Amino acid sequence: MEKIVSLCKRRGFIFQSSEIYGGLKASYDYGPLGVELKKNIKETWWSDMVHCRNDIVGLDCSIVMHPDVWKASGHLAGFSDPLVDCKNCKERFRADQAPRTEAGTEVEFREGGKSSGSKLKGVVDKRGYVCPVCGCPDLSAERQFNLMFRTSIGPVDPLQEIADAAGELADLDMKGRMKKLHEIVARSAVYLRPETAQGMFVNFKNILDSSRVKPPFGIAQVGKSYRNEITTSNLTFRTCEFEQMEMEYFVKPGEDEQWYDYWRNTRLSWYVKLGLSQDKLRLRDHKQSELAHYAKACADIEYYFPFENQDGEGEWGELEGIANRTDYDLKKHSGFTGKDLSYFDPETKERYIPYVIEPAAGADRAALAFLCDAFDEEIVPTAKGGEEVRTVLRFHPKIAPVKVAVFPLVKRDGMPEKSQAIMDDLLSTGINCFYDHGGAIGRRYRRQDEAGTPYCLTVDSQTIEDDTVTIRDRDTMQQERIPMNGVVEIMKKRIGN
RNA sequence: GCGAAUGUAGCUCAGAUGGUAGAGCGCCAGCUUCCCAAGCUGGAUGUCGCGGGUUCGAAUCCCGUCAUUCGCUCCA
Repeated sequence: MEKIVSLCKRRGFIFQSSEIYGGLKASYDYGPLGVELKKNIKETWWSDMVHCRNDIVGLDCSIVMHPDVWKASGHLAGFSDPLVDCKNCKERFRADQAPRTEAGTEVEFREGGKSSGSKLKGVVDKRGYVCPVCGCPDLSAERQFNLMFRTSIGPVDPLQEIADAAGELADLDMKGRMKKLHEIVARSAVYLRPETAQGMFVNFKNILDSSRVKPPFGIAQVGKSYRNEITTSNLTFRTCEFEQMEMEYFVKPGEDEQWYDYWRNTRLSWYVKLGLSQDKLRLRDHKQSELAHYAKACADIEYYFPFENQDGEGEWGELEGIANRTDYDLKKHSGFTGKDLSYFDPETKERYIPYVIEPAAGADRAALAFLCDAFDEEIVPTAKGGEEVRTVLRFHPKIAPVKVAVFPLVKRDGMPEKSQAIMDDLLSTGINCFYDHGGAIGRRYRRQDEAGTPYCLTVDSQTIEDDTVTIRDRDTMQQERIPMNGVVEIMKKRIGN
């Protein structure tokens, strides 16, 4: 994994955000190659989900939505669980999941939370629970960790309103003061969406009325979402700002289970089609206890990332979740707004609230998985008969950032001019290409290998005579000669455009 | 946010006991080179994460802070 991180930075895939200012926790920027990779993934997803089928339409909705959307969806309550720190063993846990013990009971625990150490005694306070790890009742205050990013809309800074109310606040006790502060903040509070899905539910009726769709049909959206994650880790795997590729598929109740199966399989095979190793992919069904409150069933598509854990092994990480969200969301929004979000089938004269099957993928995670999977080091013979390591990113041509590189074998005899002519042809088609005349030819090939460029075209002395060039394959390093004027067609064919 | 470790050139890292910073690779220019990180010559690059303190003097010692990695937790 360190090698991948290093390569990402060296070649311009991923940089740390605001790096010259010392970086910002778990924020990353995509460099010139990274943005191409991620964009290719998103475009392929969009193409496969929206353009290549006639039952799914697209949507691009605002990141900041009406705050009540999040009340209805349950995020405003469910995303803020009171957490408590144990003063004995330093464990942090959720107050609602701690073992209950009656207030006033005297309990025993070990110093530092270890099995050895002197026995200590303590009395459970009025909260009525103890540390789930060491059983200690000496705990910090319950603190809210809001997992949504809150900001305010409107020109008046809520801090100003708080300042104006300072006198009133000073007279209140802590509980009353927090309540009053919440009231003030709530007047202008809005949230950065923690998922794109709610945009599809909120626009369900708009799309139904404007797009001549009928169940089963889907709404797809690609966009940024934000969550204050407690812990972040492993490069772009878990970040506070991330990009989702989500699709909500609305079906008739009773048909939901078959569509759930359909999307599980369809989405898994999508990753395989784009080149992820099948043996590093798995579909993991959630246990009943794992399911979110709104889900009837859920399965994760997981990839075996090379994150090194204690045993030096990799780790399964979620790329995408496929959930049967039932009619939970539409019902909730219907309840909060009083709007009818049911569908009337004119053929069967039936009215129902559709069930929703949701394949929700992380674009950043997909990009990371493709990057990890493409990474390869192989021993190759050198020109001098020795051996060395060749680093190569074996991207599927469809997601490779640069599709083709063009080189003059040497920088004279008209070769640079010929190369430039080929470049002009490629540039005019929009195929992402790259020109390089610096240094030895071998070095240029290897540079492209590290960037994952699937093909290199080289102009040599024979080109000057008969207008053919060599095309070199990234994975096999084999070359063949092709006519110069057929370059664009051959490239289009090979990269699948 | 808690515990532990780390932070020196683009990358990987060296810099015992404090005396104003080094290597390899990469990068740039030129020459050479008809095909896989080749060769030769020359070149550029470091607020030693940031801020403060101790000291005649700090990359080195102390404090704080930011970030990264590994555990706890959560999830796409």
